[in-house]
Amino acid sequence: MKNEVQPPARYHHGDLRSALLAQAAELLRQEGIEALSLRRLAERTGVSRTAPYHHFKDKHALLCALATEGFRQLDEMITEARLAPGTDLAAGLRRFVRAYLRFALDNPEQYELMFGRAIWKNGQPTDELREVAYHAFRHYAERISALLVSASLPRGSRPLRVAQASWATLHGLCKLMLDGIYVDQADMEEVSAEAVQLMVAVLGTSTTQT
Amino acid sequence: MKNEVQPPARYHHGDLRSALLAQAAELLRQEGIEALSLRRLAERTGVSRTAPYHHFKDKHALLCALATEGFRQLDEMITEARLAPGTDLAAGLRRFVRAYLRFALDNPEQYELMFGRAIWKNGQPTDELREVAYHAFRHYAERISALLVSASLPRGSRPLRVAQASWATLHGLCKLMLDGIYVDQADMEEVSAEAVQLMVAVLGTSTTQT
DNA sequence: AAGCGTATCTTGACGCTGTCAAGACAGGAA
DNA sequence: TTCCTGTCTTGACAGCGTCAAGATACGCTT
Repeated sequence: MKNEVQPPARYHHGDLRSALLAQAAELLRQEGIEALSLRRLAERTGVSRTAPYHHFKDKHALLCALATEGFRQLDEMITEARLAPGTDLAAGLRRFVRAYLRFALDNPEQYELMFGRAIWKNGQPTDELREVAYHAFRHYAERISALLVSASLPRGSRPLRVAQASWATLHGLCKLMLDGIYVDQADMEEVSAEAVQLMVAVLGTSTTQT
Repeated sequence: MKNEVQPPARYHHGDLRSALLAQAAELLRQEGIEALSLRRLAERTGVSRTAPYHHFKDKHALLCALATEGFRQLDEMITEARLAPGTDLAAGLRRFVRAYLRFALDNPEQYELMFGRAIWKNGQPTDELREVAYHAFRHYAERISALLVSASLPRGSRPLRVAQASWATLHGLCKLMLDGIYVDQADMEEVSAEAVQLMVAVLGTSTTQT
């Protein structure tokens, strides 16, 4: 009989992989990505230093698995931030922007992990991560594009590119905050509000339809 | 008599601080920020492991000094990217954007260092760095603001905030490229072109003056 | 020119990291 | 039962940043 509730001190942990991921998420949230070492992680989970290597090829692989969870959450957030039908377009954009910033600022270290070079630059990301991340990107772009084509863009503008640009703006704002470059959060919110306002203004350039 | 030309193997290096910074810049460019360790740096400079500690309090302090150089270059670039008088506003924006992207993409690792959390988040940045960096930020914002007020923004828009938003967009694009998330450079240039185009469109919303 | 203070540089050591190799243990299949 | 295989452990190695103590030589004072 398996005792899933409390793993006291048995040789085979039972579900070490999940336990590691959970513990890693907590360590990440509490002390940041720099403090997330395999040895500390193993110690906290009550297991030897090299035990994680039987469930993850690398430290990099573990981080990828952790980030994968994050992208699933992000994708879910994008789904939830849909418009109530008949809502104003400007309000919809504002709502979307707020949700994105919230996602990043509520879990700064997770965002840093998901979009940091630790995962993407050094050593190729896992296939699983690549897939879920790109899915979230496409999902975001589609949502924004949908908002845009319901209004009318200036001639020659491609909704996809505009959506990508908006994503870059949001990502840039988040990074500036999270990396500690731009420290005043109130300022940042004004900046993002201004960006949304510009966007709305440009959408009114041509004929606007309800 | 001092022999500044070749430092063969004397006990006192002469100008170790500069030599370290130069070597560090090269190591950074060649192998990236992850490969930039004090020990390798010291070895390359032909000096013992702890010698750098007599010129920099920390590894962090050395990185700050290196980044300071980078921000001076950035500031210089902003100065050079000024408009020829009488130039079109849209052309001016495009020119500015191109220069910024070029700056980042030509020296990716330097940009990563300058705007990375390694410097800003972990341990406070040097006073010198803080000053030169904020100067560059203000310089950038002023240049863009100047472009904007020469045209006319929609009612209620504040040029400074718009300038900051444009910076966030550029920074976001650079980060997405440099961190390896968005890999297609041609795509990114289209996105940035689209962003500029939107900006120009919104500037035409109210009355445009030459 | 001599002496000395001090800035500079060196070796040794400590604890931390990621990772490999080899062995110990347990659970499932034959 | 026997044995294979997946899981976990201890031992070890190289590399990292950094501190402490000692060696060296430059440059100012006399």
